[in-house]
Amino acid sequence: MEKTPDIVAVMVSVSVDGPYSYRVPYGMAVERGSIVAVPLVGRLTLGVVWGLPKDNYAHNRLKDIAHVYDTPPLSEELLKTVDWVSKYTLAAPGLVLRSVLRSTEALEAERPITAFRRTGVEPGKLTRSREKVLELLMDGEPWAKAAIIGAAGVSASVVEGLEKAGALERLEMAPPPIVLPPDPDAAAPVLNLEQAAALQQIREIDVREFGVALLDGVTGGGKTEVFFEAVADTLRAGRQALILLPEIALTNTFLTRFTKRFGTKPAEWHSDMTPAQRARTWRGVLNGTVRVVLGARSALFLPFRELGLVVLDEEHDGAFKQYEGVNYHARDMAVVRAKFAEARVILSSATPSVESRNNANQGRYKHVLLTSRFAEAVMPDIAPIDMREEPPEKGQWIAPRLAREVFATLDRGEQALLFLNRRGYAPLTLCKACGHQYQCPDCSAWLVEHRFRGVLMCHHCGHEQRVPKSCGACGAVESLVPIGPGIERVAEEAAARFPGARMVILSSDMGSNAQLRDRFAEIERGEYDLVIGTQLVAKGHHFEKLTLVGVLDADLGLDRGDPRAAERTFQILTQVTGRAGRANRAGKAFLQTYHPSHPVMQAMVKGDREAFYAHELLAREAGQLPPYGRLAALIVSANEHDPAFAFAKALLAAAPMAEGLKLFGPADAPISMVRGRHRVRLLAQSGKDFDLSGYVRFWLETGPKVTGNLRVQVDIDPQSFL
DNA sequence: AGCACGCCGACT
DNA sequence: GTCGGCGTGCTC
Repeated sequence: MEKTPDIVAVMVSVSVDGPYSYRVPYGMAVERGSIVAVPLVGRLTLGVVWGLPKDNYAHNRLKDIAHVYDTPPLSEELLKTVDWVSKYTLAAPGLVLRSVLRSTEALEAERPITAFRRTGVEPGKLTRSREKVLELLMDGEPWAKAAIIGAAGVSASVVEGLEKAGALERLEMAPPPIVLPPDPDAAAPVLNLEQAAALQQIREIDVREFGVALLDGVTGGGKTEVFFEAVADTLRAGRQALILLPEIALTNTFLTRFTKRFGTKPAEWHSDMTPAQRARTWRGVLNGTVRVVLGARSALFLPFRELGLVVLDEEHDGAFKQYEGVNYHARDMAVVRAKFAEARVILSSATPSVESRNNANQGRYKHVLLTSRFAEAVMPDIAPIDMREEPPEKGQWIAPRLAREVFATLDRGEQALLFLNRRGYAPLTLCKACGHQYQCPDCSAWLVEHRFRGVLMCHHCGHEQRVPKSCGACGAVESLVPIGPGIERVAEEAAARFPGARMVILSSDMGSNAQLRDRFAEIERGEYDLVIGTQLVAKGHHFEKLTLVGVLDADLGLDRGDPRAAERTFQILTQVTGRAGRANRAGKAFLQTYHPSHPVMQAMVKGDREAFYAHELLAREAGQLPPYGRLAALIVSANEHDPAFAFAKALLAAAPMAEGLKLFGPADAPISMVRGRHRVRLLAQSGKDFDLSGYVRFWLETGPKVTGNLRVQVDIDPQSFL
């Protein structure tokens, strides 16, 4: 597109199959990547100029582009990523584009801010407050109104009074950038030998080329310092960097570390930013004033124009997979985008995904190992507790040996953590008179009692009801009994067994993010002796005094017919036991398990992660599971079970034959009803070099058409079978 | 994603 | 008669 053509293809940000053609009005200049507003069924829709039209839509039905926004065009690399993601995930390209055009406010011109400057005129009356303001503005430079108020410690009316008196003049100023440019040389890092070697290996990938490094090293091994240097290299090369973290790990601690290293805060991108912050970051990324973004998975679609590095910290984390709208895995899509952008990727983890480990083993990714612990911290000593041989007493969940260890730890004035990955008081409530089990009305799941809040709640749709006084089925009074433990119940037991211990409970439903951050800070300061928590506590926190970790149900998560169950269990157990003994205090961890001989438990106890990966890769190979094969799930849902099941059967019958392709199902999903919709699954499995996305697209195009309230969702590379 | 169109039941 | 429920299909 050298010269603006008369007709262009525009990808509109709605769920359509491909770009639509629009006329370019006389005098308007657009190019591939230009962001435009176009009329679509009577209203304006955002879109992006995609190129020349491929089809030949009737000329007399074409409409004019209404408006071109005054921004640089989106980069070629981003447009290609949108096409690729759409093709791979089977989401409409317009829908993928929607995740790029996330901040519509960003396209409007930025509102100027009000500033004031001294005129030289003396005000009639000179109060103490007025003096302070005039002193501040001595040099005659304009100051932002908010800055004057902040720095002089006066109210807005003082400033306005001075304006009325003629001592200050009002002007409009461009708002300051959302963040200052980070300085790659702000604070030179002190890397230990091993970190320096790791950095050297990463630097073997040219800063202007595509390449992936798997930065694989124990918790506390100093991976962050290493990838910060790669960020610095990227900045020095004049390119932008993106650091992706699981939403939960976007902590103040991480921001502070960044600020220390680069002399200024990074731009952030996550769910609890205001629309205004979002707009400014988005615009800054596009016009190049923002050089580094620290964000959650959706930041992958920010409009970088000079992307040179993507870091995924905790790359194994399930939070990188998106399930709503476009079904993508940020790790895989990051590699795709980096490839188009000729950028580097660093995947960082203490427990890499089996896929990434395999890519490293095969030489596709550079395997960068950081094995020893930073600051001479020691790996925890991990022991199993066989629950068949040393069971807790009836109605208790903490085995006697673990309880003794907790006592000993508390006696030494150190902290202990009891970990159970299950929120609430009890996962099941039933009536001992009639056997009625409390179920969610809209999901086929038990209601979980949350005793602190006095409710039964569904963890799948958020349904809540008061804990009833009498059984809803038979009317018996005080007949309801909790079955099984959640962390609230463990806390109750701990309070009774360890009286005097200062105790805190941590799970995602225990308050706002800010409140949770406060709890973490209190734990770090040693204000608690005993921490009881869900996986929330396993992620990215340093507790100096913590020397004992007890995992109450190490088997939780192992027993699903799910290809990644072992991997996820290994990762969470490694993370949580890694909380013990991080500063130079030896740590101990205990795993309460009914399967001490399971390969995951064996690998944990022996501290032999290589054994785990070797075993898991063999198992995956035997089952033709990823990374040795590909999977795609089709989830058929409907308001009633039978139509969903019947449609899934019809779909299966219509599946084209293909070499090496296996189909499974239909089967009711493990949680067969969610939010009132019945779900039936089909699974397609293929060899690793088969175009499974293309196959599924063809299958759905040629298969029976969905009607009524039926829906078919496609999940390429499903992460779990729920 | 919206939004109009059209076909069914319910009611001033 | 017509109001409005929502399933269906289209948008350059």
